[in-house]
Amino acid sequence: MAKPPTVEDVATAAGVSRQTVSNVINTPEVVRPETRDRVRRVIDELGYRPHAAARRLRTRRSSTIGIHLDPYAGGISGVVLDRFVHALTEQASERGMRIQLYAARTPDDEIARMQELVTGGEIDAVVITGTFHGDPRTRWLLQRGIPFVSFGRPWGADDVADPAHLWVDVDGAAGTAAATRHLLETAGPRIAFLGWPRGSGTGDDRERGWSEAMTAAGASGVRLTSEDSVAQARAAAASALTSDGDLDGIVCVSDSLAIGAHLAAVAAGRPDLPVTGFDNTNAAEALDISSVEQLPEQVAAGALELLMGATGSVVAPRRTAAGEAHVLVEPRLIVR
Amino acid sequence: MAKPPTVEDVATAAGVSRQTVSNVINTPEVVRPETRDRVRRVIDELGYRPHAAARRLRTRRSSTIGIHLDPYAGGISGVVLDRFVHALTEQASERGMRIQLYAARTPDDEIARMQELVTGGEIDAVVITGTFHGDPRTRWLLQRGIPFVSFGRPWGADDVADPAHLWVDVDGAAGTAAATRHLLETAGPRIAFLGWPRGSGTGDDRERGWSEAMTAAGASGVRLTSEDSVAQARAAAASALTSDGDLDGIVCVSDSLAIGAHLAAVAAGRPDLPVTGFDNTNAAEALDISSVEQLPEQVAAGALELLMGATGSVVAPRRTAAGEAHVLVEPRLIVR
DNA sequence: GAAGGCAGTTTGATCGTTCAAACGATCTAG
DNA sequence: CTAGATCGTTTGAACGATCAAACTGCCTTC
Repeated sequence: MAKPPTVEDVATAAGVSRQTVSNVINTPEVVRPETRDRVRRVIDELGYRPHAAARRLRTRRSSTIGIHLDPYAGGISGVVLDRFVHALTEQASERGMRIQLYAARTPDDEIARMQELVTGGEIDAVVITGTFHGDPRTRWLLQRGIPFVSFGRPWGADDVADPAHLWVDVDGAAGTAAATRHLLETAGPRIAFLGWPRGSGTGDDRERGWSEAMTAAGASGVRLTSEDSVAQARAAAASALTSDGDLDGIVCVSDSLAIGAHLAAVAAGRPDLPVTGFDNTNAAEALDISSVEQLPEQVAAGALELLMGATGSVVAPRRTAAGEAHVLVEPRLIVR
Repeated sequence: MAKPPTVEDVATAAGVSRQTVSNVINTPEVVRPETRDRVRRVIDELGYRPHAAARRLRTRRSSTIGIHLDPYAGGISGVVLDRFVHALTEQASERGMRIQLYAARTPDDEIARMQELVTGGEIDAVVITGTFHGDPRTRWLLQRGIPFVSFGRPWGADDVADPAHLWVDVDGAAGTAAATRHLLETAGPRIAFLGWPRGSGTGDDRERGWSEAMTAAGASGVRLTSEDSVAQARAAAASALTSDGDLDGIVCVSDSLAIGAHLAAVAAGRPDLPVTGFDNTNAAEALDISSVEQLPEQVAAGALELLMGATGSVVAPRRTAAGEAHVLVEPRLIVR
């Protein structure tokens, strides 16, 4: 393996100076077209690629975004996060950015990691996921002035009009509202909601979509509760089905609960009772259960837009002005 | 934000030279304990962290491993890959390594990306996934002498005794063999296998586990085929169940197929027909289907061991000697 | 025709770290 | 008592890029 060529090698081969080569790469418009082409040709011939570390050292930019990978708190579920990370990688790459992962088990642990990465100059910005009310991470990041976006709204007093920081999220209420309207139209007016115990921002938001859609349609239905487990959801749905013979459908806060509800319906002799889930996991797909698809690709696009502007290739976070600091992605109901 | 301290700042504050500070960090054993402690104290006080880019520039090592994130070929399924990446991140971090993602849509595209990352000095090694026979990526990497491991065996003539490159994989045959033995013991001798069409290395390997376990037990059973889709698997299993009334169980090559088989069994009035899957996805968990768990954490550990040695903290790939160039992880049957 | 502006290019300095070699002090052997 | 080895430390150079300022022609302008 021959030693890779440097900017100097390119310069001498093209009969120009270092800086001109650098300009061809970074600010081509200032170089005379003739010179530019010649240098470009030499770059191709030699197979020159700028050395990332040298560039980072000089510019004090790493062109790298860090993202954490350990869903320690309820937060975003596996598949969605996975697709989000993937989309982020792809779109970041188109803007000349890299994605670096880091692992941590607790919020404090995560703060320590971010600290290392930022002061070590390894990352320019962070994407955090699974935020919760009073999250120490956001406080820490704000205090240090480190650019970041969260996947998940801040759940503060008014995160739209007076946002604490940049955030991207999926409009859970819109998702369950769409599911509710769909069931109202195709099945009947008695649509139940199977949700998590109250208090999780995400779950409450999704419940709101159901209740608003019901009210708008002049319908009303029962609210059932279960932890995020198939077995428990099945039990909850089963007892509702026996006590209340004429349910027309169940909107569920997650795919796990939807599967539980579906199994209960099958067992109760109503295999065609329409049920909807949330996240569109492959489990829902396998069982032919309708589900709300989060569109993580759009979430990723939103995150980058907030961090880097519509088309920028450097981190330059949008200022957190009212109504301007977030991207709320409208999910899509996959009907099965 | 005050400018972060450099090695120079630490040196003057501790009354020593740059190099001594560097030694305290990188080769503490050569520094006199007294001096070492003093320097360490100053490091803590100032909150000094080495600047990654400067270090990389000088040492010509990035301490970063690249991994691709786009399963364009059958390869590893979502969840497993996800857990693998996560485990890799965690374990790499313990060895002072970072994980950087890159996206690509085709093998050629992936080669171009790796090229950029390697010659730009961004990564020291690569982990590739979803390898197939005659994979252009492995050829390219070998030719360039770039350190890499594949998650997935090379599927060459003899990848154990005469390996083309380092690889880690899950012992698929061992997994299905365990599942088969379990069903033989608990259900009966007539155990069918529901697999993919022949020709995929992974699928054939898993089939071998079933057939060897059957032979060893003196039993025999039918082999069914389906693409990796729930609906198709359901149809295949359904026709087998009607034509052959006394099946005792079905070992499936994947969770998708297992779900299809399970649904067929339920429809055929045999809801308790034991079925096993592969990958232990949350779909299988939700439906209470036994499945073979891949243990991606151990795969990750194996990958790092091959690349960096048992405890090393720099990339120094093991030479590909007979029987020494791979780690084959024994999966575990999760009984439900 | 001298002064000034402008476009395109070059030069020297710099980012923060580690390498390689040199250094001084103390100890050991002959 | 001196040569050589050993230990812990310091010094200068280098890694490869970009920044900021200086420079060179050439064209305007008064």
